[in-house]
Amino acid sequence: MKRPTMKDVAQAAGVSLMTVSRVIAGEAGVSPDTAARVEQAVRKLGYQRNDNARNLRQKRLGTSTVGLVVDDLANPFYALMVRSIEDEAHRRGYVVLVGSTNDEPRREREVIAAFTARQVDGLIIVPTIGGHQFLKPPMEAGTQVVCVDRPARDLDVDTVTVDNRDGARGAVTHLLDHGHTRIAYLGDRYEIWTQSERYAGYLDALTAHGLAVDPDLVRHGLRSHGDAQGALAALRALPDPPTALFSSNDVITLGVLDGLEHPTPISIVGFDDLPLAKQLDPPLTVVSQDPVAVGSTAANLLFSRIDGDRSAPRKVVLLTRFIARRSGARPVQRVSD
Amino acid sequence: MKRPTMKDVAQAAGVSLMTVSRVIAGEAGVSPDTAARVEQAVRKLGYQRNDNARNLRQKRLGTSTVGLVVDDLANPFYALMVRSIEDEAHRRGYVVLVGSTNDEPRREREVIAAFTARQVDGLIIVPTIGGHQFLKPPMEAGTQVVCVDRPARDLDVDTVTVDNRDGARGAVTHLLDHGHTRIAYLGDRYEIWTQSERYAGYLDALTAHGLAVDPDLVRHGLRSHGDAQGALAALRALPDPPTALFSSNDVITLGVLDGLEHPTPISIVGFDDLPLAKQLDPPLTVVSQDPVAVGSTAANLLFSRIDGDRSAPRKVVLLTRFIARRSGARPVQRVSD
DNA sequence: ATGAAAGCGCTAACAC
DNA sequence: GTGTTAGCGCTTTCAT
Repeated sequence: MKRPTMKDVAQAAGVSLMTVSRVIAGEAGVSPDTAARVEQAVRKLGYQRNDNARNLRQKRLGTSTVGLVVDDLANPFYALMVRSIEDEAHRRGYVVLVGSTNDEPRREREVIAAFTARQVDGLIIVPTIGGHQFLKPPMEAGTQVVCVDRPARDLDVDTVTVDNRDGARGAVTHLLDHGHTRIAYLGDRYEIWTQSERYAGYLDALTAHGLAVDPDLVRHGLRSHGDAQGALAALRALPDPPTALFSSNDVITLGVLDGLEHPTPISIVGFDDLPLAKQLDPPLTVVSQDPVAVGSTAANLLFSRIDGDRSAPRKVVLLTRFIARRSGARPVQRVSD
Repeated sequence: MKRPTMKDVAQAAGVSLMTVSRVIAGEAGVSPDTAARVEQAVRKLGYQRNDNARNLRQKRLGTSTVGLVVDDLANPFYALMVRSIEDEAHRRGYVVLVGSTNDEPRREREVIAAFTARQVDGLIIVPTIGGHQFLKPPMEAGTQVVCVDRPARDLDVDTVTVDNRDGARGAVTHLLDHGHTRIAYLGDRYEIWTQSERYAGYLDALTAHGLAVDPDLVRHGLRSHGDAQGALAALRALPDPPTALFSSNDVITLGVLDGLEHPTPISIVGFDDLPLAKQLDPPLTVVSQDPVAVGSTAANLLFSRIDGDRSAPRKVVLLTRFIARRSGARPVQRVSD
């Protein structure tokens, strides 16, 4: 009923506990037939080493566990990232603890505290807006940290991001190049780093074309599908509605698309690619990021830190890819009438 | 540089280690001002309890860690499920270890072994085709196990599945009701339980309508987007091509849609809903499952086991939802001329 | 209210 | 080759 220990195995094999330890650890210096007897006892008892106990004693190696903390595990972008990080971890014999923060600093702290209490060797986090000073003690104690998707303002650690600003600028420029001048911006909370960057890119593009921003066309703080639909409806009800819009993330794009009749009466470019984007009418033009590359880059950074790299923190910025399909290239037309 | 221990805190606070332990654990019987001194030392040193060491000694409670093993963390269905399980776990103060099996029994074993070696209290797994006898020892030692998405053939444990057969039958019946008689089946490996169930549902529907299966129209083993496109092309090249098709999972549906011109020349019903399904032309008719419900059901079962429920294993079967949009209802027409 | 000793399951450092 | 002792960081038990 209880979990067998090395002591039990030792007894069953008629050897000392230390001999069992050596066999289990695969160390040399055990005669082949004692080893065989031990292995037999192991099988008979269904023994498996308690790695927590092992790690307690053997501090040279870590726990071979890393923590991964993201906004929302269900978000396709993060899901892909998680998978690529888990692949890298598995390849190296590590396991990964995951947690969602929901963008709440409080939950982020709880999750990270639970992870560090379990002695993770490293942490890959998508930092919330909150502070991260609580990470100082574990970091001084040797826990490695890398940020992904966005930087933590009060943490100078390896960080992997995407050039959001450049990507957004490209998207909006595309719209401008197609003759649009009234281009709406629909984004999530401005406080989120990726969103303020993308908004900056929107501004960049307008400015480069000598256009001023019309505050009426800018909608921040869209947290959900429904929020996006609402914002779209309000935009279309404007006396001088936009002829095009830039959607700053996938859930907003989905909301917008859901609120529109077909064929789409307004030009759209979205940040983040979507599975069926190509099959839409018109096919959706997007700025796409590569979550797998982001994840594996972050994982490689983390593991090289865990392996002892103590060089200055690296800031890796990956580029986005602009995929021109057709939704941004439609002729200018008025939304209403 | 090193992680402070209770010993360090005790020294800094001028008390015994035991007193520190009591304060940290929030036990009664410590005078308010000694507690205050301890807490101050804790803050000063940035002390955090080592829960692995704690769990080693304190066997009454578990490790407050559960393992979650799925096919592929990047799959949207599993991603949603993971998130809902993580929410339930977080609510209860548990953390979750995750791993992808890639449907490889070997990797499944590696991942699960790594989890049990870390003394997880429970495991939620999407079992691969392989055997699971290796789970016997940890289960006897008290590790709780629940299966999700499909049963493990050699494990009698709580299992949460969806009525795949019924869902598929409904989908194919819908196609039959619209006059189709040549309906193709495109599925992943038949060995995967969900796939054989869905195929059975396909057969059920045909049989109920007095139709025989045409082996030419049945394609198993489609593992990827590309496989699905290939199968579709082969089907359309048939002398007597199908007028409709049932796609047995989301990646196949995506592949099929990607291989088709617009408007779609063939009727389609897919298993699994897709984000932009409604925006397609024609809107895609699907059988949808609720991954969040699947996940939370599994989590609740697991936690009640962890909390001591030793009743007979439960088999929960959730229903699918048929979402008739328009892709299945198109008039019968021949694929090629 | 506080502390000392023992021990959880294991490995490091020495014996033999 | 194999066994003994000590101790990782903590909690249990029993003193005081």
